[in-house]
Amino acid sequence: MSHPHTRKAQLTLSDVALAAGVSEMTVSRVLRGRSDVSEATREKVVQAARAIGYVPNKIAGALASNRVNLVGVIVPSLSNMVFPEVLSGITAALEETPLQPVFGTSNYSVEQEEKVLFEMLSWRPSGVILAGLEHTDASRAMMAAAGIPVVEVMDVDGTPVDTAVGISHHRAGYDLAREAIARGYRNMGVIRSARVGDTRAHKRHDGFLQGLSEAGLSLVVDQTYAGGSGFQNGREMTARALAECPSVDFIAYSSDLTAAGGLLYAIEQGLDVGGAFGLAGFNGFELVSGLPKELATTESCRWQTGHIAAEIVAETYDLSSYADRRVELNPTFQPGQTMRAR
Amino acid sequence: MSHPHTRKAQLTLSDVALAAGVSEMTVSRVLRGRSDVSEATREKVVQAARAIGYVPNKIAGALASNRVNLVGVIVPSLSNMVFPEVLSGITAALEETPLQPVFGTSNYSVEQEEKVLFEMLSWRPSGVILAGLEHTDASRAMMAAAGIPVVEVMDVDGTPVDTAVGISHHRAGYDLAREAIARGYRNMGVIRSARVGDTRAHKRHDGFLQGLSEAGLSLVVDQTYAGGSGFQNGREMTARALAECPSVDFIAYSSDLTAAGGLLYAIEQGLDVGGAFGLAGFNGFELVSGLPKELATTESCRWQTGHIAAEIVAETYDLSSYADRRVELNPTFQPGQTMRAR
DNA sequence: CTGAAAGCGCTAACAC
DNA sequence: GTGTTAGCGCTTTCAG
Repeated sequence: MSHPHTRKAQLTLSDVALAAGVSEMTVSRVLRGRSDVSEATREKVVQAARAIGYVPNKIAGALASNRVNLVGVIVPSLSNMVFPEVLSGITAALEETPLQPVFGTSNYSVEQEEKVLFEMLSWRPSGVILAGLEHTDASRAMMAAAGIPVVEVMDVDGTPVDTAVGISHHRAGYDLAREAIARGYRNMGVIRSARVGDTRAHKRHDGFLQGLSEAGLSLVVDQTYAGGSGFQNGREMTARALAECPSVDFIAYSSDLTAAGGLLYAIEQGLDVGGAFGLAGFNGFELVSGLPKELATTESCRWQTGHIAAEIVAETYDLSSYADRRVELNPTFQPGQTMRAR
Repeated sequence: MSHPHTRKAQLTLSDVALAAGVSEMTVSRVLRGRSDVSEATREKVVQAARAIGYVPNKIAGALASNRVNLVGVIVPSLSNMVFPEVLSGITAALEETPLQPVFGTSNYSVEQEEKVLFEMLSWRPSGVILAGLEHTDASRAMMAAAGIPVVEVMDVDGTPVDTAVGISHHRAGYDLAREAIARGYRNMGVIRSARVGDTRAHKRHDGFLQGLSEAGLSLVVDQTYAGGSGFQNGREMTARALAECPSVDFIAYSSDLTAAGGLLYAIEQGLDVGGAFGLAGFNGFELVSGLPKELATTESCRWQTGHIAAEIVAETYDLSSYADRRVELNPTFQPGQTMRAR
C-alpha cells in the first residue's frame, strides 16, 4: 500500500469562519482564547473548527504578532545522561507556560554550536538556553543582538552573556581534592575522558589539581580514555592505573559511570574500598546508590539547573524585561561508602 | 546590572539590500544559496549581511514558501535513557539534511501526546516521528490530515498511520521466554515497572507469558515497582522476589538497570548466577558489559530505529512523496553470562 | 542575471 | 461584541 503525499491545501481561518458564519477575526479571537467574545459565538466557532479539523498555522501567527513561544536549547550531546536530565528540568519548568523547548546538539564543538544557534535564532525564539560559557565570538554577537534572554547553564566559571545558572566545576574539583586530603589520602590519581571540548571536565580537573597543589601534593597517575564514559572504561582504566602506579590510594573519576566500573573492579581485586583505597565519581547519578558500596560523588544539580534556567526565560517572557543574574548552585559532596571517614 | 530587553526592530532583507546596493530579491537569492547570481554580487551581499549581523527570519520564509525544515519528534520521556538514544539516532540522520528535529515529551500519556502533537503540527513540520502505535483518535486524525510523513517508532505490533520502525516487543518477550526454557529454567519470575502507559513493556510481558504458556509454564512471581528503573529498585525487588518465592530460578527484568541491580544483589547473596539462577534485562545498554558478569539482554536497536525513522522522513522531504512501510528490526538476544548454556 | 509586484495566513489596531 | 483594513518579512512569479 503506497500513496503519494500531495500537500493538500491547508485549512485556514476563513474556512472556519465560513463554517461558523462569522468573520475571520472572530475565529482568531476565539482560537487564541481571548475573553471578548460572546459565549454563543465561541461555542459555534469551536465546533466549526473541530468539525473541519482545523489546525492553526503558528507560522503565520508568529509573523503577524511578532511573538514566538519557542525556547531554543543547545547541549553538547544526548548520549551523556547529564544533558537529558537538564532537558527534563527545562521541559518540566516550561510545562506550565505557553513556551515550548526546541533542542539541538553541538557535539562539544563551539563551531557546531554556532551553526545550530544561527538556525535557532532564525526562528526568532523567545529565549535561548545553552550549555557552558565558551562560545565563538560570532555566537556571542548573535545572542547579544537577538534581544532575548540568554541563559548559559551548567557552569558559572566565566563571564555569561546575560545569565549563568549552574555549579562551579572548578570548585567541585577543588572541594573533592580537599575532601580526599582531609580523609588522609595522599597518592591521588585521576581517570577522565580524553574528550576535547568538555570544558567543564577540564575546569573540575584544574580545581582538583589546585586543591592538591595547595597541600603540596600532585597527581601520581593521570589516565585518559577515548570513547564514552561507561563501566567498562572505568574498569579498564582502573586496572591500568593500578598497574602503572600501585601506590595510588585515591582515584577521582570524571564520571559516576567510570567510577562505578572502577568500584566493581576494585572490589573484585580485593582492595579495601572506602578504607585504604578511596574513589569518587561525579554527578550524583541515581545509580550510585545501588552499587555494592554507595559511591562518593558530587551532586551537580542537573535537573534543577535546567528548571531554574527555564524559569528565568519564562519569567522574562511574561515581563518582557529582566535582570541579568548569576545563579550558583551548590555542588554538594556525598562521601558515600567509598572514602574513609574524615 | 540589569537592563530592560526592548525587542529592537529586526534587521530585514531590505537592510542588507541597502547595505549591498542591490535589490531585496537578489539578497534573498544569495542567502538561499541559489546559483543564478553572479559571483561578484554574491560576495557583496554576503559581506553586507555579515557586516550588519543579519539573521534571516525563517518564520517569514516558511510562510512565503510553504516549506518548513522542521521534524517533530515526540517521545514519552527523557528520563529513561532509551529515548535520548533514539533522539541521538534521529539527530545524526538529520545532520546531513536541511531538516531539524524538534523534540517534545508525552509523559507516557496519549492525551498529553495529542496536545504536544497539535502544537507541533501548528508549526507545519515536514514530518513527524513519535514513539509507539497507540494514540488518541484525534491524534490519528490530525496526522492523517497533515499530509506529511508520519513515522511511528519503537514498536511494530499494531497498525501504523503510515510507517512503523522498530522491533516487535511481543516477539522480544516471547523469544526470551523460549531462551530461558531452552536453558532449563522453569520457575520464572518477572520484575517490572508499574508504570501505566508503557505499552511496549506490556507487550513484552504478554509475549513472555505466551512463551511460558506454550510450554505449559506460568510465572511463579511477578513483582512491580513504582518509580524509575534503577539499580536500587532492581536490588530491592529481587530481594523481595527471592523472599516471596525462593524457588524462582529465572528472573526477567523490564530494564537492564533493574537487572544489573538484581545481578549485584544475587552475587552478594551467593547465588549461582549464570548457572542455577538466571536473569536477563532488556535493551542492551552499554553498561551490561562492565558488570561483574555480562548481563543477558535483548538489544532493542534504539539508535538505529531513530536513524532509520529520520532517514525515511528526510527521503520523503526530498521526493515529496513516499511509500508506507513497516521496518521491523531484529531484537537480538545476547545471553551474556547470566544464563546457563543451552 | 536582476528586479517589481503580489501574496503566504494570521493578528494589531481601529472602526462600528 | 464583532468586522475591516493593513501589514508582518519573506518567496513566488513573471518581466526585463
